[in-house]
Amino acid sequence: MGRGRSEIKRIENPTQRQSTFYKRRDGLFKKARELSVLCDVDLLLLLFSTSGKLYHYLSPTVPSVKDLVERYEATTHTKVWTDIRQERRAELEKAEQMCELMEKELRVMTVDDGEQYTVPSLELLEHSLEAAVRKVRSEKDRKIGGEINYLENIIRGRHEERYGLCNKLAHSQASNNEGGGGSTPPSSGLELKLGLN
Amino acid sequence: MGRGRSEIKRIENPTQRQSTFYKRRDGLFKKARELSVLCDVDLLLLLFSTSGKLYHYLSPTVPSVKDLVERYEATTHTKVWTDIRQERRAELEKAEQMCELMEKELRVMTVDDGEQYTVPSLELLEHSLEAAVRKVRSEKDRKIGGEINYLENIIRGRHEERYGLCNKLAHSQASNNEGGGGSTPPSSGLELKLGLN
DNA sequence: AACTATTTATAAGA
DNA sequence: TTCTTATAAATAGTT
Repeated sequence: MGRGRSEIKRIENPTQRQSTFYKRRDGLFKKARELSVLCDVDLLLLLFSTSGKLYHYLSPTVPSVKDLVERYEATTHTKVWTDIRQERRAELEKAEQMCELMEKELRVMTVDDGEQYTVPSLELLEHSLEAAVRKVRSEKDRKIGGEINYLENIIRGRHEERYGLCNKLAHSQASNNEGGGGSTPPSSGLELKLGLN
Repeated sequence: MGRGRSEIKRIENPTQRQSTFYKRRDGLFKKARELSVLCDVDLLLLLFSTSGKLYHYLSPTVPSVKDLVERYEATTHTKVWTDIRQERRAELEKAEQMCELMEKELRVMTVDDGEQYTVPSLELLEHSLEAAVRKVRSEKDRKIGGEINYLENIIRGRHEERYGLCNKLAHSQASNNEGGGGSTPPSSGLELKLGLN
């Protein structure tokens, strides 16, 4: 349209280019608006002039730019957000790994309802925990200072108790493995005797 | 243009709308291309027809849709990514909180020979550890004895125990944060490391 | 910005 | 869809 020109190539004259830009920009936006209204389509028009100025149009049916771009992504699989998502995912996965690890450790400490522990591994655990108890105890003893002897006696007593119980357990284990009808339901007895918590 | 019509409003006749869509869509894209070339501007045109079909144009000067949309965000501060970021952050924070909690719980379980614990706190710890020992033992017992009924009771109980433990932790944490006296419960101050196993 | 000669786009019809 | 054509719109060059 207009008097002449038909070739589409960059206009070198800045004045002329600017003038053309205004006119065509307005025309383009008008067309975009009209199309979106007439034909009920969702469209986004984003435009930066050479001077860095932004112009944009989003058809009224679309709630946000993000919305449309996400739809675009879903359609083309062009993974517009991939980078950010991967970043985040990496962070998350790291955190989750840590959580898992700790959770496992915790599970070991508290013993889960799962079936996954073998008797030997439980025995190992038991020893670990006992070691922990001992450390805590000795720290406590140290603090208490004056009453050391008294405490130590108690501690010793407990150790004996425990060993006694362990032996008992070992025995019942043995007899159970031999297919015996266990006359000693083990753990409930343990709880009574330890009377902890 | 064309023979008639000037009013811009949704075309109700589907056939006519479709026809108009084709024509105007082509026209719009042509104009977009021309503008971007003639005036050297960066532009993005994204369009979804009612049938969900995607059409888009990105001026050759722009490397990617993401690029332009990010520029758009930077210019308008319209926070295109905000939602996704917040989503991710929420997930992360949740995970991190869990980690922290578990870490604290673990710390309680593992305590070592630091100087900074009061006797009462050590006693609490001792009890926790003993409880753990007990659990391990009873688990062992269960394996050994194959006493299903007993197990099921424990399982039920343990779920509660676990929740209780979390609450306990939360409380001790809270009270510690309030600037506790010497007799306050242990957990948060316990930075001792105890090598179990 | 406005004007206007021309070119383009496109509504209707085939 | 696609083409044709009469006509409306857009706009290049100019002021």
